[in-house]
Amino acid sequence: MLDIKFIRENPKVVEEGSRKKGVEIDIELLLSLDKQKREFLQKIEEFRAQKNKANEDIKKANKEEKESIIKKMRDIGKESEKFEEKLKEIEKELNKELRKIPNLPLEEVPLGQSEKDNKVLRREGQIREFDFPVKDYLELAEKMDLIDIKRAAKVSGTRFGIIKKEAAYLHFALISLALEITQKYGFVPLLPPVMIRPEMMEGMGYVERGGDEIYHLEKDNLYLIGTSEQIIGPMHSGEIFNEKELPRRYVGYSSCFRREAGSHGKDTKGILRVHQFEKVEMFSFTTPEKSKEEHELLLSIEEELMQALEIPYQVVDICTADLGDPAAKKYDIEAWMPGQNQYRETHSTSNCTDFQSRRLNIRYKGKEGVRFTHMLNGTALAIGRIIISIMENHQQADGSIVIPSALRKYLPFKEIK
RNA sequence: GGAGGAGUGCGCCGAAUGGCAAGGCAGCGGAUUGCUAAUCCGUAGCGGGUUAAACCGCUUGUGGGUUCGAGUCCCACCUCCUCCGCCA
Repeated sequence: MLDIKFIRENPKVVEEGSRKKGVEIDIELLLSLDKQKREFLQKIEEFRAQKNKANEDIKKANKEEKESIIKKMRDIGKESEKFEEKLKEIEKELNKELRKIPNLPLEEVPLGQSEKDNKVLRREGQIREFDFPVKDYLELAEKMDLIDIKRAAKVSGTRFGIIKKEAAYLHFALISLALEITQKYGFVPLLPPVMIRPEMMEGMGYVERGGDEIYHLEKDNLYLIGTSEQIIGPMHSGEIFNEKELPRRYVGYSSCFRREAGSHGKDTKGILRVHQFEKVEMFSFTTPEKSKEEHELLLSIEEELMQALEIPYQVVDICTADLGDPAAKKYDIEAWMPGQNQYRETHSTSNCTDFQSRRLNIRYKGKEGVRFTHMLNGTALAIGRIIISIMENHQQADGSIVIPSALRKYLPFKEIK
């Protein structure tokens, strides 16, 4: 959600920013609702002031005076009730319009129409030259019985996988590595719940667009989270930090659930795109002055992890059209997948500025008074996709896989064969 | 799942026969003294309004209702606690 005062003073900026994201908004309607709201509010506050005065008088008054005041107030009450009903309607509509407006992209975000306009910033890591025919992760997994997709389909349906044997060990080793690296920067580890109330999910701004992506447990009116940031953000809703406690950094590990409703026929094979995957996620609460710096830190930690795993990757600056509602700026990291001969997304980090904190009412107290925090998130490791990257990048001619040295201390083996 | 109790200004404690939400702690800002700190003063948030102020309004877990008037009475929901049941 944007600040109504900001919208009032900069309607053109808001309109332009929304257009860059490909979101059409009716700013005229919004501003007229806002004006109406304030007019009604002033009338109602006059009535309320009268009521408060009468209240004082009534205490001092004698019996006769009391009766006359009460009679008068009864009429005023009826009159103000009409205004209050109207105000409620206006506020409801205003809120609806306000929530349609996405977060505005930062100035430096590349302008674009679709994901094709995302900008590759740099490529890191040496892409190996293989002197043998490369296999994709599914071939490798099948030979060593590391991923069972058929039986996963039998018990749960399409887009699920059962991770087995060394791959399962690898899973836990990756979590350990992510915790080891993030703790250097003071990230507090968390195991969040995977179910969440609708109003908290809405606070993060994921429901307006893309609500179809979310699993809903109707009987209990709870959603399944698509990422642990959906818990970590609302965790502090309604709270006020002290500026000294910022940045507040968390790293959460959880299963993530996605319906993949819009991606029928896309990546249907294997475990690249599944309904349930496990992810280690970083999250920061910080001040407006420090959020850009924090965003670069999150990106640098993601790169540190990729370098530790010896996986070649590229950093992508996401264009305006591909940002999503809450983000003002976003970087993706795409890992090189030799089996597919292309880069595939493994990480994403967003600076959501005060868009979510305004909805969730998360603030901090500092020299400037009480202000909304900035909120940022970034993938540490999406385990499934990282396992794929490791398998494909570190495969050998005989079909075995060499474990990157950073992971070996967490594993009882140095290679998978 | 059943029975009972509770929720009061970012936090902690806590008062208020249906009639202006006391007070204390912590934190923060300031003053003063000077040495492992003490003392004193100020300080809730949000909205409207204003160049700025003044000023006005709202907020007792949430949403409704009764009433001229609700922290207080009624209804629903949320959360926490106690007991019973079930349970990894």
